[in-house]
Amino acid sequence: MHRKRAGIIVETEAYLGPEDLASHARFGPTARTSVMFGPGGVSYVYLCYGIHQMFNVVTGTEGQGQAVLIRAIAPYAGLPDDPSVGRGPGKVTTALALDRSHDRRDLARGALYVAPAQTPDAIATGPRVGVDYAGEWSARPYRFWWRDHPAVSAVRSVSTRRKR
DNA sequence: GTTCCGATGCTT
DNA sequence: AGCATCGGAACG
Repeated sequence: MHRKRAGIIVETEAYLGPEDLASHARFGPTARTSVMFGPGGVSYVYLCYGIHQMFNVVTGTEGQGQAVLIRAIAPYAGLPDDPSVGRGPGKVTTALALDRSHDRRDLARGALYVAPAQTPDAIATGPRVGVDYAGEWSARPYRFWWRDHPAVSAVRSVSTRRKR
C-alpha cells in the first residue's frame, strides 16, 4: 500500500461545457472526453504536451460536459513541505503520483478523493491559462485561486506567450 | 530580472 | 498541426 499523499487545493479553472471553446468538451464527447459528459464526482486525467498529466474533477450533471482543472495544491500530508511541489497542474499530478491510470475514477468511493478543507481567506479570479485560441472565452475569469497563497502557480504575462 | 525554446505524444 | 506545461538556457 502506498503512503497517503494529500494537498489543499489552492487554484482551479472551470470549464463549462461544449459551448466553452476553451474546453476539451468543445468537440462533444470523444474517446478521451466522454467522461466529462458523465455524472460529476469522477476524475478526468489526461496527458498534456506529451509530458504532463492533468487532473480534473468532472463537476456537472450527466450530459453537461463540465469539469474543473486542479492547477495547484499546497502540501498537506505525505509531501515535502515546499509550496513549489504542487505549484502548477503538471506539478499537482507529479506530487500526488497521479497518471492516466487514475482517469475515470469515482472520487466518492476510491483511494483518490476530494474532501472539504479550509476556506481560503480571499479568492481571486482571472483568465484561464494557455487557452488563447478560444476567442472571447479565453478572457473569461474562470481561473480561481487563493489570493496570495505561495502555492499558486505563476502565470506568464500575455506578452511572453505571444506567437513568434 | 525577462524571454525563449525543446521535450514529447496524444488528439482532432 | 496543435496543444488546459515545465525547467533551463539565453539574454540584458
